[in-house]
Amino acid sequence: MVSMSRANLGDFEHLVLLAVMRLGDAAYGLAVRGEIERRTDRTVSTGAVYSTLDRLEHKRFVRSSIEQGTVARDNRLRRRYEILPAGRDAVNAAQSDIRAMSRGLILHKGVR
Amino acid sequence: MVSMSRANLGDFEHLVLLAVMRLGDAAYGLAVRGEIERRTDRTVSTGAVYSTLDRLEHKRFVRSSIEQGTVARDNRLRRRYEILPAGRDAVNAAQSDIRAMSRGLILHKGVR
DNA sequence: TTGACATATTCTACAATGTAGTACTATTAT
DNA sequence: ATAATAGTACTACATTGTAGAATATGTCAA
Repeated sequence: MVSMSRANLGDFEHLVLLAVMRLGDAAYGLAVRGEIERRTDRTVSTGAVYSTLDRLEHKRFVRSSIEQGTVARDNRLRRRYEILPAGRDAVNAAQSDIRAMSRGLILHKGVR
Repeated sequence: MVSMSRANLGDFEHLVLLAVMRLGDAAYGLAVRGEIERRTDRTVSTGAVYSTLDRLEHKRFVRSSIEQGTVARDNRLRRRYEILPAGRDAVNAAQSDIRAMSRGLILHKGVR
């Protein structure tokens, strides 16, 4: 295995990448925000999402393009994001580090 | 369930807390560093560990005390860290957010 | 048609975290 | 003595996290 440079992922970046992956086609800014807010315990500002997406794009973890809104739903134009291989790798690396550190540990002590 | 303020954890803070938990008695700065380096793919500087531990202590996620080295092993004095309930909660919250976002997703696409 | 509302993005600014590196102290080995 | 090792503290800067305001466009009702 050829090891490479270890571009780490911040915790919020991690969640944003996961949201982009799960949303597929529908991965644009506000949808990412909604996905994170619905699934997690967090409150997310729009600014947080957009600047994070922007940074992830600079790192080539995602790419984006302007989508001319499908007339079917509405006609607004949005910027749609798509995960790139390096983004997937980063997610896997982040999760594998956490797993490696958690393996065998008892979390939840005393939490009912 | 009484929800509370959501103190988030940075990605490195997360790993440091896990290291403190697994090390138990032996959780002092350099040991934390070693534990993370051995188990993950990362390179960790001493500065990174100490300032993170310090910040975690300010947030009351861990507490520390100076241990007068057990003569048995050696006689150096070290600062030993111990996880606090809020620290445990933060780890659980971080992992549960990641799980919630990952649930049902296929990671590893095409990685052999 | 306008104006209220909703959806969407961009930009600015600042706070919180991540990280390297150096300095310092004590102990152990040569 | 002096070098090596183990340990901590501190300084400084880079990267990420986050809020909020500004802007634009589309829809709907009056």
